[in-house]
Amino acid sequence: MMSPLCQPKITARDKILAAAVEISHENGAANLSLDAVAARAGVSKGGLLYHFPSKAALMRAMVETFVARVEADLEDTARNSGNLLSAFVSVTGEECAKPIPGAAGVLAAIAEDPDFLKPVKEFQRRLLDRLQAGAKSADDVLLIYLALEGLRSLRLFDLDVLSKEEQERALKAMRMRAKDCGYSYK
Amino acid sequence: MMSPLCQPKITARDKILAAAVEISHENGAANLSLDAVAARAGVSKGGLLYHFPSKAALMRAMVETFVARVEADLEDTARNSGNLLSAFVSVTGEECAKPIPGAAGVLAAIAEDPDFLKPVKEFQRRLLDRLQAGAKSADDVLLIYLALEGLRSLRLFDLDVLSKEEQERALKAMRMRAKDCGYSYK
DNA sequence: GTTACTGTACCGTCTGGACGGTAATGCTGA
DNA sequence: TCAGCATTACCGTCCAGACGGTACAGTAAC
Repeated sequence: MMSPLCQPKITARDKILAAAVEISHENGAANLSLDAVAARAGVSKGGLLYHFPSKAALMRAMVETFVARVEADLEDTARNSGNLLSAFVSVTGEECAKPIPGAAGVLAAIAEDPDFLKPVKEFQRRLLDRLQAGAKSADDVLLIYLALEGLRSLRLFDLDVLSKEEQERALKAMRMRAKDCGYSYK
Repeated sequence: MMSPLCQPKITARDKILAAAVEISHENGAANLSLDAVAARAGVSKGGLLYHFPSKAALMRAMVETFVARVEADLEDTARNSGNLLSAFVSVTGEECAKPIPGAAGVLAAIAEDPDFLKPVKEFQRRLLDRLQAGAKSADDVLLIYLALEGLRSLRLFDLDVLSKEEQERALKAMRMRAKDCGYSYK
């Protein structure tokens, strides 16, 4: 119930969330059942329903966890680099280099009920407003934002259309434009 | 079995496909059941299974129909404009102005089994190769391709993050760059 | 005593799909 | 020409199993 050194502390809740994401990614969002999640997480079904009283609650938690993680990453990087747009490029680039943890869960949530995407939409809009507020060229912001969204969606669907080199080249081009766009954080 | 004037001829198969897309869009991909599709299409379940012998077959058909339609639109426009990249911008722009017909079905197919995306991936790769083959700036092609992918994914998820004006501005910027990129069709 | 589970048993509903019909049309040979 | 058979395009029912969710008794740590 408590790790000796109070640091990582992987709770059952975390394991359940992770298992749900894995199953969704491997077997497709439609085949995400509570039984399967519980088994994968090494938890009884009762235990799962203790943490998430319904499937909808599990979905909601997956989306929220995902958004929170992305937001935290972005904020961290932006604080360091002083340029929100550049930070967005970096964070998305890193995320898309390897399979996105949690993204498959978002897909499952959408499949269950499109409304679960609301937190994502709000986060995106908030972000875009902040990006536009401090940028020189509105066109460049939009283009970079959309291109990153495209990159993310390719990863989300495991659509490895771009080669590593192409992806790197695209990111490099975005990084350059982002710098020129001269946005300063906060 | 035969329409008096041999023209449009909306077959039961078409109605089923359309119904499946509608249900997926309205109720979420996970709630797409054969019963619901049959009812919506005004067809019995037996009739549905006559045309699509399994749910997987229905999903596959949805994806293939979608890809074929997009590809045909693109080819048509490209032949007229003489610029494949510009045509891609136009076609995607028009598609994203209103809800994409058929896109929700693709989402349902992914949910059922991620492998159904293969035809999409192949189409995308083919397209990207052709775009790059004739373009002046590889960077611009990649950026525009990704931005369009982003636009499409926003629509796919009904994530109307961008206002109409922003979307129009983004498309305008892409159209300009596409022209400058000077690609000639074929 | 509370928290955080385990384990089992159960329930009603939904789902994919198999199956046995059937009506209309097309085709063929006498 | 027309009987008769084949094919096409469906209909409607049935079923085994999976699913989400409930209920509840027990337990081990804090």
